[in-house]
Amino acid sequence: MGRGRSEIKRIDNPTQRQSTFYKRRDGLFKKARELAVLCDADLLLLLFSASGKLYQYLAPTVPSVKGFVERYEAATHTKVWSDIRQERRAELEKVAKMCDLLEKELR
Amino acid sequence: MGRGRSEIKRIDNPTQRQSTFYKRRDGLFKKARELAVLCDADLLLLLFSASGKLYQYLAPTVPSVKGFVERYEAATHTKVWSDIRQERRAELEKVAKMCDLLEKELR
DNA sequence: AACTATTTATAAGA
DNA sequence: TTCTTATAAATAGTT
Repeated sequence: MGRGRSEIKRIDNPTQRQSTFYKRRDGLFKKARELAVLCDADLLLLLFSASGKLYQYLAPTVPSVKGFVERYEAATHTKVWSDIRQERRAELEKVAKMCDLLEKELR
Repeated sequence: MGRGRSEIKRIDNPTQRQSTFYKRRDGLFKKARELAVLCDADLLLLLFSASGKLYQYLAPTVPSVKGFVERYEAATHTKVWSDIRQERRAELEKVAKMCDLLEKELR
């Protein structure tokens, strides 16, 4: 739309890229909301700008990111949430073991 | 767009709702891709149709849903993740206490 | 932030 | 459903 552009490739000019980001971000979120409402769909949209800022949209029917991710896990038979928990646990165990070793060494 | 419509409310007619879902789903995914590419943004879009079918889009730079959710977790400090955070805090406290004990022993 | 000239998306219709 | 087309909506370039 607008006066030009047809190729979809990274915009090099930072000012223009930022301006386009704002406009299209708003457009995308609007479209997301409209789809969810019109068609009774559940959706989650997570977006990080190039500078790392987070934007998110949850459909009105979606209670939380966590709940949605769990539904995603169930639908795909993959682990996202529980994997993260396990990884954390493993990390902590590693630290605990290091403490053990340290203790023994000191004795 | 198109010949009519301005109100955004649930479409009652199932046939029309389904047809609109297809069209707007494709449109939304296209917009998502364009934003990601043009503006160098990372995004994740998860969508469940009313009948429970899952559709997803990951920006080209996003390796996996799991990786993205981890990034989301790191970026946010909302109560959504509080259960995992609390669990972690409790475990870290345990380790800290062990270190304290160890220190006392050494004196 | 606003403004349009244009392009793009899409609601109806076929 | 898939294609077409009239029209509404999004937005690129500009101010």
